[in-house]
Parts: sequence; C-alpha cells; structure tokens
Amino acid sequence: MNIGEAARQSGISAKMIRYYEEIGLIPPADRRASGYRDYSEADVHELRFICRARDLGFMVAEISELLGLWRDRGRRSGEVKALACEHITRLRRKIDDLQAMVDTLETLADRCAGDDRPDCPIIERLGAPTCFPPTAQ
Amino acid sequence: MNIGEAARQSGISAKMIRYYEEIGLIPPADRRASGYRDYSEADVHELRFICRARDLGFMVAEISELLGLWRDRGRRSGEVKALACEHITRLRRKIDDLQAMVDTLETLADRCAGDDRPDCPIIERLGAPTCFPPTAQ
DNA sequence: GTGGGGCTTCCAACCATTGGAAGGTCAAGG
DNA sequence: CCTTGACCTTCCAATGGTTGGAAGCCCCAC
Repeated sequence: MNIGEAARQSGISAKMIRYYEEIGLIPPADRRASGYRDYSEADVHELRFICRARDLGFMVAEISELLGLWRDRGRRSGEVKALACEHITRLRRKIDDLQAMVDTLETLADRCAGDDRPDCPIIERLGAPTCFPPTAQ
Repeated sequence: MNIGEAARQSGISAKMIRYYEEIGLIPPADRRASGYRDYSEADVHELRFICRARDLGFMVAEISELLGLWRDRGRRSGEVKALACEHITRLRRKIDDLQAMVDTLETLADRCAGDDRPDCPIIERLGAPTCFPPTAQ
C-alpha cells in the first residue's frame, strides 16, 4: 500500500513516516517501480507500535530500543520494564515541575483582583528584586 | 556591566540574552566603544523578570505581553490575571496528559514481571493489533 | 488526454537553547 | 611593552519532533 494509506492505518503522518525512515527508526520501505514507497501489513503494525509508544511520551531513541525488544522474541521483560520505569520517573519529574508552576500561579492569581486597577501580585512577584539567594549561583 | 555579569545577576545565559535581544523581547542593549553590550541595573531587573516568568513556564510571546503590562503603570490587573489563568489551564492540560501516560505505564509495569522471561504486558500493549477504532480518523 | 490527487525530494520553519569557530577587547602581571 | 587568559563580538549549526511548501513525477478515472 502507499504511504498515505499506511499513514491513515497507523495514525502516523506520511511526513513522519518518511522522517522515521530517514533517521533509521524504521528500515527503508520497499519501492514500487514508480519510486513510490510500498508498505505491508507488518510495516503498518510496526508503525502502530511506534504510534502507541509515542502517545505514551517515549522519545524516539527509546522507541528504537522498544522496537528492538519487540522484535526480539528472546527479550528479557526486565529490560522493557526498566525502560518504562525510567520513563515513568521522568514523566513524574515533569509533572512535579508543572505542578509547582501551577501552585505558584494559583496562589498569585487568587490574590489578584483581576479588575481595572493596576495592582497585581502576579506582576509584583515577577518583578520582585531578588530571584536567587544573594550568594548562590 | 558586561553581558556575562548581567547573565550572572539575572540567571539568564549570555547566549539567551543576545537571543532575546535579537527576537525583540528586550530592546537592543547600549554598546561601549568596543562594541561590548552594556547593561544597567534596570536592564538586569528586566532580565530577572524574564527569568522568573520563564521559570513559571510562560512562552516568550506571553513573557513579551507580561513585560508590556509590567512597564505599563496603568495596566489592568485583569489582563495579567487572564494571561496567568490561560497559562494555568494549559499547564493543567499538560499535567493531565502526562498523568494519563503515567497511569497507563504504571498499570502495565505493575503487571510486568521484569525478569529474564520475554513475556511482557508493556510490549504486548504497544504491539496490540488495533490502536484506533477501525473506522475513526 | 486531461485533471486532480497522491507521491517524490528538498528546503525551511517552528521553539528555546546550546555549542563552536574565528576574531576583537580588556585587565593583570612579568 | 607584551603576553596571557578571560571575556566579548558575530555567525552558523544542531538539538527534537513536527509541519509546511515548492517543484516535479505518477496514477487513475473520466
């Protein structure tokens, strides 16, 4: 099938399929006489794997490792789990960072009248004289 | 003061200060006869404002708006609050996305033995035949 | 055989940031 | 005075993942 159909069936855009091929995440697709890329059901299966890994937030480098483990029937599930757990840790750290931002902003927003007057704890906080402890960094 | 000192005092790297100048987030710095950029305390104050806004996850375009409001003594705090609340909403959405990933991964990881055997619900889930409902998309 | 849609490659942009190269400046110390 | 090393300048490139567009070829249906 053509790349467009593979894109439709896998959930990955044709642009990205070409990109993944270019960077070596997937092997070069077969080509028809016309030069058109030709995809099999197995290829689409692999693309769907990539789609789901991406939806779970894995980076391309990790997806590459996951693909390797997927293909390897003798894989050790410990390796997969280790990858997943590292990723979970990273996601949690990110969530914590974002949550800290939300907490700060909410506190400030709660104290801001949000009317026509200029006084605003949000702006005041951003413009406060010190950002870092005087000696640190 | 030189750009390096301004960087140290503001928490923004010299590279980024030049970049922010280039894209117009901050006005072009004064120059010494040598061509070196010259920063005042007020400039550093502004850079610190940017640093804190950035630490709260605001995008450069929003920081630009915030800077405008900061400079405007007649600002309406409602505008600041609206910006902040939009940002909070965006952050929350992001957190929810990441949390959904964590939840999925945790469920799968909990069911994975993580040993030398190949069976692994994580890999199985990624390789499952359907990603999207057959007709959707 | 013509039109429209799909395919090809290549190049650029996004966002914020970092790195490096090549060359000029400054200040301290010999 | 000269060297040394730290600092500054500009410019160009890369990151990561994705999207957009242009120019040109292919395929199918009418």
